[in-house]
Amino acid sequence: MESAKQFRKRNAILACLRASKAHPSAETLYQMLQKEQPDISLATVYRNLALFKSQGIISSVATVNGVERFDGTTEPHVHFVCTGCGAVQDLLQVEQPDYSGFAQRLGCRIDTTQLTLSGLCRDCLGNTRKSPKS
Amino acid sequence: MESAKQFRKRNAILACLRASKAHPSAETLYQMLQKEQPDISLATVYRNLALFKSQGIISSVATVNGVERFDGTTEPHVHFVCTGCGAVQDLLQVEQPDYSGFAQRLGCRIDTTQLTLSGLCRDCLGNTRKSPKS
DNA sequence: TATCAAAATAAGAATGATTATCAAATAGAA
DNA sequence: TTCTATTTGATAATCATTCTTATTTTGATA
Repeated sequence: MESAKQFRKRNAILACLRASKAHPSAETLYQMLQKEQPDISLATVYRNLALFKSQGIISSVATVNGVERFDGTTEPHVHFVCTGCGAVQDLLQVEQPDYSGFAQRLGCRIDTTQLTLSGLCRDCLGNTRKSPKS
Repeated sequence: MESAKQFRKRNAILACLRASKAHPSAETLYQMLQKEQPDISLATVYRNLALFKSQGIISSVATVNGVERFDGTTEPHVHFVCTGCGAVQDLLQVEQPDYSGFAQRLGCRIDTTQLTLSGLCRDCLGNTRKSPKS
């Protein structure tokens, strides 16, 4: 009626995911949202992430230590998963090949292509070294 | 003492995984093993799969509907995941690019490269059609 | 073969991520 | 406002995976 119309939780969740480059899990997203949506429920986060995914407006890009990680876009690009700290980052420098043309040859319909590299990120590599950078 | 020496469960698990091309889950592997190892425990399957993975002699190639799927080798190759039936198949026809050389440029250590296509397999495509093949 | 320590296992409890349930709150149209 | 459909919060339920512990098996050695 008078005050600024409150955004739906749904909008806040999508905005928060899109604002992040960390490919958060549902739980992490829930924690990030607490600041602006203190009364949000974890179930709502899960529920809406599932909805967005079914609508094709977000994607899940990896499962790290049994936890699903999300990306606010569906633009195809390569990801790097650090097996040390669990971080997931975009590798925009690496071109993702397009295999959609193979569908007919393979007898199937290809909807998505996901290329994921994994290993140790720069930080985790550094922490492994005997002598840290002097 | 006298009878043929019984194989360890561990060996049976690895052999069963290697004999399969279906990229089974731990649970599916457990069910497949029941014939020859009726008294095997599901925990043993999980335990040994984790061991094999840490030894680098098997790999987990996908998570389908929240369930981890395994491959008896670590030879890099492309996989196709059907979002209809959950089947995971090798795509040996599709060459998997090698990005290990990017490590230095990216400042990280790349251990594995995983390329996964997903969509609908031939069977699930067929079942979608209004009129099945006459 | 008997004995012993280390490794492997079965059974089931515990954990933790995700999903389902349902009553209450909210949005949007009339 | 009033009505109805949608969305949500709280929490219970589910399900994959891991942990625990007592027991069994292995392999070495005497």
